[in-house]
Amino acid sequence: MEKYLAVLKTADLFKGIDESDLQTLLSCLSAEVLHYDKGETVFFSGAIIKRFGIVLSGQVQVVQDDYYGNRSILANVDTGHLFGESFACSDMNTLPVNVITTTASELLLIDCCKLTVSCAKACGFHSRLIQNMLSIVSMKNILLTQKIEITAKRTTREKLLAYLSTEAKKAGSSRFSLPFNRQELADYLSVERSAMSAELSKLKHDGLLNFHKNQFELYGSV
Amino acid sequence: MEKYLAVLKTADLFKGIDESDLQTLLSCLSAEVLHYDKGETVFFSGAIIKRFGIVLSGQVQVVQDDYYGNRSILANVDTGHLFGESFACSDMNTLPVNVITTTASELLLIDCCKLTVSCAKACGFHSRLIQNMLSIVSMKNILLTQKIEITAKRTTREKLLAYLSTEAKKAGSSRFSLPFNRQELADYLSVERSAMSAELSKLKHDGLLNFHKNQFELYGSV
DNA sequence: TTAAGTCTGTTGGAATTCCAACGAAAGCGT
DNA sequence: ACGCTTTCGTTGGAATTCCAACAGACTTAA
Repeated sequence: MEKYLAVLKTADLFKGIDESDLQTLLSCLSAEVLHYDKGETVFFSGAIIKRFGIVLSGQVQVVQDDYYGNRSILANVDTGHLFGESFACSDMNTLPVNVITTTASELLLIDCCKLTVSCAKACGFHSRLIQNMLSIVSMKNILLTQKIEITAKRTTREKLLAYLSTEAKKAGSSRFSLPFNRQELADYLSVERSAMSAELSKLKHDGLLNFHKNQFELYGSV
Repeated sequence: MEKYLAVLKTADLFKGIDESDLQTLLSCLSAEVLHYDKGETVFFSGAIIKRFGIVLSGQVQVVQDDYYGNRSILANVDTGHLFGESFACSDMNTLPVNVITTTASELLLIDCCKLTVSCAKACGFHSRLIQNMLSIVSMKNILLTQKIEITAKRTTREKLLAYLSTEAKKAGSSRFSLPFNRQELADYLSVERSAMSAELSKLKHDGLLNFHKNQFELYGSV
C-alpha cells in the first residue's frame, strides 16, 4: 500500500488528511486494491454497486451504450480521480454505464457505506473524509450545471457569449485566458469548430470582444 | 417547529429517520427557521455561504445574472426540497447565483459543517442523514449528466432518439410513457417545439417509433 | 532549411433549425 | 351545445448551422 501513498495524498478525496493517518483510514474503510489489464470491465452496466473507485495508476473510462448499441464516452478518469461515486452513493438500483480500463490499471475500491457510517474509533479524519466526498460531488454538480446553462443556448453566438461571460466572472476581470484550444472549446459547447471560429470573428468585428490566441477580452456592461 | 414535521418527514433529506427523532436531530444541527416575504433575496451572489436550505412552505428560485445583466432561472425549488447545498458543501469561495423567494416562504437553514461532523451524542440517525445528503447530491449529478449526454447531440432527431432511448432503457421496455408534454420536452431538449413535433412525425413515418399522445414505442435493435 | 504536422480562420453550398402562423382535436366550465 | 383555452401537428420562408475544403501561421523534427 505504501507505494500508492504518493498518489493518495494528492487525491482530492484525502485532502487535508495527514499522510500518517492514511494507512489507518484505509483499513478502517476496508479499501481494496485491484489490478486490471487493459480493456477489462471493472463495473458492468446493470449491476448494483456499493463501492466506488480511485485510480491509483492507469486510466479508466465511463462509457454508455445506448438502445441501438452505440457507445459514447462519458468520462476519462485519470490517476487520483474517482469513478462510480455518484452511482454508489445514490440509491440507484442498477448501474446504467460500464466502467472499463483503457490501460493496465491499479484501482482502489472503497465501500460507500463504510464512508458514511463513522467508525468505531470515531476517528477525527473520518468526518474530514465525508466533507471531502460531499465537496467533490457538489463541485461536479456545479460544473455540470454551468455546462448545461451554456449548451442549452440555441445559437453558437449565444453559447460563446454565455461561456465567455462565465469565464470573465470567474476571472473577475474582462481579460482572461481560456483553458481550451478551439477544437476543445467547440466540443465543450457542442458546436462545429469552423462555425465557431467564424462566429468568434464576427463577434470581434461587431466590437463585443477581442482575442489573440487564448487571450480574450470581453467588452460590454461590466 | 411541530407544524413543519409533516413537510420534513416527507423530505428526501430526512428519509428513513423516525419522526420522533427529528426534533432532536434539528437541534443537534442548529437548524433555524426563517420567514421571508415574496421577492426577498435569501442568498446573495458573491456571498460565502456555509448553510443550505429546505423549503418548508412557499417557493424559492435559484437565478443567475450573467455578465450583461440578463437573468436566467436555474431552478424552482418547492416544498420539501433543498437549495444551495452544492455551493455550501463544495469549497466554492463565492456564490455565483442569487436565491430569491417567489412567494412568502418559510425556510429551514442548516449549517453544512454540522452535517458532516458527527455530533457529541454520536446519534445513529446522523450517519443516515449524511447518507441521504450524499444520495441527493449524487442523484442530481446523475440526472445532470444524463441531460448533458442528450442535449450535446447536434440535431433534433439525435436528441429525440437519445432521450427516448434512455427512457426505454429506464422503463425496461420498448413501450413507455413520457413525463412531459411537448413543450416541456422541447425545453428539456433545448429545441423548438414545432420543429420537434415535425421531427417526431418524420421518425414515425420512417418506422423508427410510434406514439399516441404520451405513449411511445421505440423500434429497433432491442 | 525543408518538410510534415497542427491549429486557426475563411468560404460557399447543402442541410437543418427557427419562427410565425394556422387549423384540428381535446378538455373545461357555463 | 357553446365558447374559451390548451395542446399538438403542419407548413413555408428566413436564418443559422453543418460540412468539406482550403490557405496562412506556427511548431517540430529531420
